[in-house]
Amino acid sequence: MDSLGSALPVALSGLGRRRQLEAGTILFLQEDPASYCFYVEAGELSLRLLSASGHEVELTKIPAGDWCAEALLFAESTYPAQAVVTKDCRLVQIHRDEILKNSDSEVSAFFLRLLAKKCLRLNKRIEQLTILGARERIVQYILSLCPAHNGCPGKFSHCRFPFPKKKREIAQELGMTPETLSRVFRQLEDENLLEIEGSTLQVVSCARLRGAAT
Amino acid sequence: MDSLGSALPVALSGLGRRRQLEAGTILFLQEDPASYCFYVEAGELSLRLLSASGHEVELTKIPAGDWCAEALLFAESTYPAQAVVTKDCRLVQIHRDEILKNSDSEVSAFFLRLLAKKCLRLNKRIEQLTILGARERIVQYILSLCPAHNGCPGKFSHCRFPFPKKKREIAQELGMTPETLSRVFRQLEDENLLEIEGSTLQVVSCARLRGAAT
DNA sequence: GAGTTTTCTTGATCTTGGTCAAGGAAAACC
DNA sequence: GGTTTTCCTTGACCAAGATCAAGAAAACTC
Repeated sequence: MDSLGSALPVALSGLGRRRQLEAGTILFLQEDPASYCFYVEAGELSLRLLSASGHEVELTKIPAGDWCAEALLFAESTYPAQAVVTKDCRLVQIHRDEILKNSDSEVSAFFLRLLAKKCLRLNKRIEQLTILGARERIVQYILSLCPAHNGCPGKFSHCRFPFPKKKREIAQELGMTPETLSRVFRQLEDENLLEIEGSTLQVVSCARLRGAAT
Repeated sequence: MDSLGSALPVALSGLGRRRQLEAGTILFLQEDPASYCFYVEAGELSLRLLSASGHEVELTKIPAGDWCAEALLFAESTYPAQAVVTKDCRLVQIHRDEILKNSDSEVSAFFLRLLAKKCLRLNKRIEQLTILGARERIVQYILSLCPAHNGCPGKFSHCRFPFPKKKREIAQELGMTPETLSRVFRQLEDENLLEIEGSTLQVVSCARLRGAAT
């Protein structure tokens, strides 16, 4: 993935309070007043939406190097989702006012870039959810994983690499159930596009796989 | 709907070129280089995604008073979707560089707020697409339409108003087919929550309707 | 106002993906 | 090594919506 965060602006470097949180902790709840914004130095957060019917959907993961709730600095709102620590975290917790008070043109430019990228990412996600089916999402995901980055250009026609995480987690990230993921993998294997052996994946041909989006 | 745009910052007021476009015109295509950003003075745009399989999905409408492609000012990218004029438009077309050159702290603050709000809106949309079913989306939509704004507070228990657009368009806005919309309307009528007569809608009880989200 | 066109409704059917339940495989733990 | 737990796979079934096709109802035209 593209790294979202450019270097921290100097004006912000001293601010906030460091916190260490272990996996499973809930950082904030949906609808809590949004007083803080967070920078994830290490670990990982997950933003999750709770539906009325008790369901829980992952809006997005926040990996190390990324920000959380930064949009709320500039728009009055409560947290629109709940944040759960999915991997032990070291993060910097900064109060809204502290950032706004210390905001210079460098800080503005920094957040403008950050927010703009977030918008594009969100757009991408909407795109995935609306026009792509499960199969297409999975294919895109595999291609994005391929070591010869972004889809094996040139002479690489065989790519072999291990899954970066548990299949269950991949399924969640792609917004589907593990069962569906499993079935599509099987389907892609049957079509001779992939070979899966335990946690190792072999793409037979990236070009053919790319063409196999429904 | 909440108006997205606060007043234009003075530094921007003189910039750009006014254009008049009629409904049906394509403002830019998906993947075009994103050199311009637009302010919609009057009319309406629709941002649409084209899928590989030829489908076209509405990402969002851009009503009068809103901006289009403003996130791309601060992130290098091509247009991620195509923009189609859905109602005759008067818009201001401003070149990227022109804005960036004239950017002062007021302009930054303006766009920070704009982008932050856009992020929240996109989040909302993802929420709708993932955890809300067709029925729930429709109910939300009707409630948002109710004249005694945002859901008939206080003593209003009966609301009667005309549909603001064709049902076909409403369906598209809500990301479903007209058939599905029609069926859900029928269902809500059968449950005595709505009465629909031609293009006039009567909410029997906003409170009950609110509670009727699956 | 009769005819034409567009929009809306409705039914029948299909596709997609989720849910539930049961096995199997692999890893972790004594 | 054997047991337990976790993870993955598979099958049978279900539900939500989309699609297709055909009427019904409005809206425009002349």
